[in-house]
Amino acid sequence: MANIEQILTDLTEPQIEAVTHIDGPLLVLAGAGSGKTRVITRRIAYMVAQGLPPWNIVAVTFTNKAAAEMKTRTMALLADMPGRPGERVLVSTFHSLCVRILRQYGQAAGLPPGFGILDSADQTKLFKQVLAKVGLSPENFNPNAVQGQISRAKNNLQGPAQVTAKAVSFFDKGMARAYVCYEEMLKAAGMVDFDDLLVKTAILLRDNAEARGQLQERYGYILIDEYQDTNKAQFVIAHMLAMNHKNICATGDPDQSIYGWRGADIQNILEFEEFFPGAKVVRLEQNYRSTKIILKAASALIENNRGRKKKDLWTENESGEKITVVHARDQHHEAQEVVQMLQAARRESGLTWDKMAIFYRTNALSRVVEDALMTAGVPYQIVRGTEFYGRKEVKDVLAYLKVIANPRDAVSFERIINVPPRGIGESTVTRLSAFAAQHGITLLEACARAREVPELSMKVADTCRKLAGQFDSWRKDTSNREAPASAADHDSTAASSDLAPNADPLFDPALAQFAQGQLNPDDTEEYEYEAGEPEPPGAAAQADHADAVDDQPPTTDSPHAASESMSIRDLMEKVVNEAGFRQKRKTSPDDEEINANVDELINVATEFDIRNPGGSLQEYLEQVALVSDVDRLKEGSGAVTLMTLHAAKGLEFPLVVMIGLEDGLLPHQRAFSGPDSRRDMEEERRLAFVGITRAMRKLILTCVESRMVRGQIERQKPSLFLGELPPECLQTRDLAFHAVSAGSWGDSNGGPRIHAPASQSEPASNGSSPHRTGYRRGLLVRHAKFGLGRIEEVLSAGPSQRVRVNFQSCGLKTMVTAMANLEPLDR
DNA sequence: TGGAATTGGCTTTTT
DNA sequence: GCCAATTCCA
Repeated sequence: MANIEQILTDLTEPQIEAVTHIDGPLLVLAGAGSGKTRVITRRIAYMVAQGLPPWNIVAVTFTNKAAAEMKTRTMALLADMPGRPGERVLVSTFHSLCVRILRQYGQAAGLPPGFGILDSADQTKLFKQVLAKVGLSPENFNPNAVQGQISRAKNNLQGPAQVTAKAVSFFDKGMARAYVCYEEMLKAAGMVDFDDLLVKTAILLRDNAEARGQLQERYGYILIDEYQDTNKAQFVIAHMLAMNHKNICATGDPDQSIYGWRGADIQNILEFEEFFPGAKVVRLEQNYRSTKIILKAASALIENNRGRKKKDLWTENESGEKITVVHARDQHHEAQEVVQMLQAARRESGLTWDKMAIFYRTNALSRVVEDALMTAGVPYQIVRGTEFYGRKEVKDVLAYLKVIANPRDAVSFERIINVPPRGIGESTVTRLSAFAAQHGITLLEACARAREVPELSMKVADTCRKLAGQFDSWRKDTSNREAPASAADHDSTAASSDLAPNADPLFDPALAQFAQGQLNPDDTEEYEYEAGEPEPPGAAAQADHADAVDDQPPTTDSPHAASESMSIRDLMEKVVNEAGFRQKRKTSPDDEEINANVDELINVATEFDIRNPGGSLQEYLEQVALVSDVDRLKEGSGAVTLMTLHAAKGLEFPLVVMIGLEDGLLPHQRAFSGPDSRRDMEEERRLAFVGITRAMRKLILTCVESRMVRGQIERQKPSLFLGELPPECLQTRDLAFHAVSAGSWGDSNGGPRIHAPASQSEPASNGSSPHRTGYRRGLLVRHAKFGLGRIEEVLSAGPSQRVRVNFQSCGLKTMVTAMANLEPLDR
């Protein structure tokens, strides 16, 4: 067996305890920076080395990025074991795991095969329709509030019936009707929303003994990371899976619970021992990340929360520098100061840009900082996914694909029925919808039968029929690859009543191929976590574990391996061309950008095809739906990283800047005025704690005297959290016009107060070209797919910067730099 | 019917 | 200040 000594090397006593406790419940209370990921990966490696079947182990994380990292590190630990067992451990996000389960047990969960996943923008859109349909005026019923309420109800496993029964007030009754209608519309469209992924899985596991039994065996050893952020549905899933074997390892830190607002229940971790009597509890309190001063400040801050389990973080690291607190005049001044401090750090400490990060409470705060970085020519990457996938044209193209994959998806179909414009107006859609409802058919089918629809002119009817015909033909293009998937869906019913090993659709041929793609050593990086458990054909024969259970991979070659089917890329290209996206585009800058984004989407699809040979359209859409902002973060990018405090969880940087430390921002206004302000305030404090503990060596906190908020200049007070930091840890630079009011943070601290006007010590060093980023004309770059190329032209600046690159392999291409992952090769 | 212009709402945080 | 949605105009 593998080298167990090696796996346990360099671990502390408590870490070893956590790693070697395999059977029975285990709670690891892991303080910030205490080597939690290390413990989890070593633990998985240890289990495998002990002879546990890797395919019975599932590790659940919060983000794809965390999953990918965990997978990579686990595989590295097990690299010398025969048969690459590390690849067969499933490391997945909660949501991906649920998709897996629901694809397998869709029928039992009441879902149609090929159900689609509604993204949040579509969800909002659908909600508007719901409110209109139910006759609730948006004045009285704030769509966001209703949506939030329903989401909360869902995550508490309250169905429409329960909510309706409980509704007393006018508002509650309205909400209940909206809930009922919303669910009906989702069902009609064959869609689920993000919440449903968790909720439907939880209910399936709770109510379906057969499915539960199979999945309990399938996932015999469960690890759940960030347990403090689990909500009720996730809690139920974990418990239902673990209730028999009890082999559950939860890791987390109550002090880093920051998702209460979306239903996460901190009690889940606080009461773990009550739910799992006899659970072993291991505390990891030694911090390996931060300096003593940073850790002291973080501890002092979090002490102000009541009702928390006391925890003493300590470190053997050096004391380090004091924390710099900057009080600036306004947001522009703040941004400018931040940029100068980053430049100074690079100059004086030799830190590269990618060792630095800037955190903020709300996304809106990033813009000014972005501008300042751009003007100074400092490369940066911003972690915000909507940037690309939220674009209209991107969503439009994806909507076409969604309809192809799921013809019942009315949300997507309505989105693109007249995009590009083809003369199908609102009234036409209304008539088609009515006709569809009347005959119990989909909107798409109604289009095909448009001639039967009264009041439609021949011309319009023919346009509709033509569109429906196009969808038919596109659908045929995918049928080769979709067929096996739906066949597998039917098999799942068989699997429910039969433990035949090969009936597990999780190992359907498409997935097996999917996995093979992962096994290519050249294909590393972000998609590895999807590889999970499917096995290359034939390898299962080597499985010699006595306790191997029902889900060994199939031993036969995929029957569909040779079938010709169109790649996602080709399909997308075809749709884009035939739907007329490329038609009347002039060369206005807007159109050019739209074209570039569509091109980029196709490029990204190409990468999917390479990584997932034989991957189905459904899988592609799933992957797109479940990418999160943080997933796009790249390390070693040579750029400063900008992100929200929420996105920062789990990461670390040598230099961290937190901006906007002001009452009303951090803590957020809601924590002062909301209905549950005490709880909210504590969560805000944890959020600040998370931010501070990301810093390894240097921490800078900034606030301003006045700030433009929603177009209004507001006077700001320094955050009350600043006053909770020990003064001796701080070094304050007050650059504001006016002294800070008495009693707040500025006065009591011992640090020198430097009154200085905006420092001119570092004039923008590259005055001639203000919008310079890392990419410039003539730069030699490498692209994962297209290889070497030279930048011919930089077309625009900013977050959606595009460049035209001349590739050796395929000539000119326009790409969005934020997406394309171009590697600069000069110098 | 499509495009331009004005208005109004909005901002937490995210899978 | 920005974005989306509605309204207005051709």
